[in-house]
Amino acid sequence: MSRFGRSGPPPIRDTYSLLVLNITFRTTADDLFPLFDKYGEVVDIYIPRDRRTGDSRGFAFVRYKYEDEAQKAVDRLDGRLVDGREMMVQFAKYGPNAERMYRDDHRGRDSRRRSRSRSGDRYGRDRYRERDHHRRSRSLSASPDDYKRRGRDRSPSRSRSRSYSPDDDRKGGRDSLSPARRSTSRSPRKTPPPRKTPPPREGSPARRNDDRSPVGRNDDRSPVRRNDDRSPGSRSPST
DNA sequence: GTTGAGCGTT
Repeated sequence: MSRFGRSGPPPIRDTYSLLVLNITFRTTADDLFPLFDKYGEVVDIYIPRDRRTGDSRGFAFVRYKYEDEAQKAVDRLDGRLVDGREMMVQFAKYGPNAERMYRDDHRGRDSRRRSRSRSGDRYGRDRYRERDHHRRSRSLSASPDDYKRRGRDRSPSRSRSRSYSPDDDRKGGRDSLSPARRSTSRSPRKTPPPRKTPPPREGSPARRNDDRSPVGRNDDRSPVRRNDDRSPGSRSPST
């Protein structure tokens, strides 16, 4: 997988993790390796992937051996066009281990200032301030589906337990007929669906007991509506 | 087939 070559993450002695964001979903560690390796010694590169789909999340972690090299890579690779997309390189913050905290300037390699009139602010990450968008659409869209599917295959015993719940029961029953019915009334207009052939419950070959829902009957009942009609005209003053 | 802010182990 994203492993660099060994069957596991290398020991974190003094390696610094860089977070690469804004990379294409098809970019792999192998693609970033030659890019980052050119600026310093890359210890390992890891790209978190989705366990359901297996696709990369769009960001990768590049582990450098020295901070100065990592910093250099950040300045050089940050904003670099990769696969047609600009990848943002920055030091990892929430790493599994705060290895970054161990950064010591006395190493000697830090001779060069990290500031170096870098044009970091030039791009500015604020341009993405509109992050209000969905965080992980794929994650959310796949979650419910997975759970639902498994729930069915789960075990009949569990289903029964849920059936007892009035809420679940009603939902499940309606869910089955929901899509079908909605299709008919999918008309752009607000016209109510014309009742074709009233379903004779007695002649129904299949058991449609579920159809008999108190809600449906309630729908027919519109006490409010009647009240309204009789308000304006029917109102006949006795005196 | 899609997506686009963020933070990591198969």
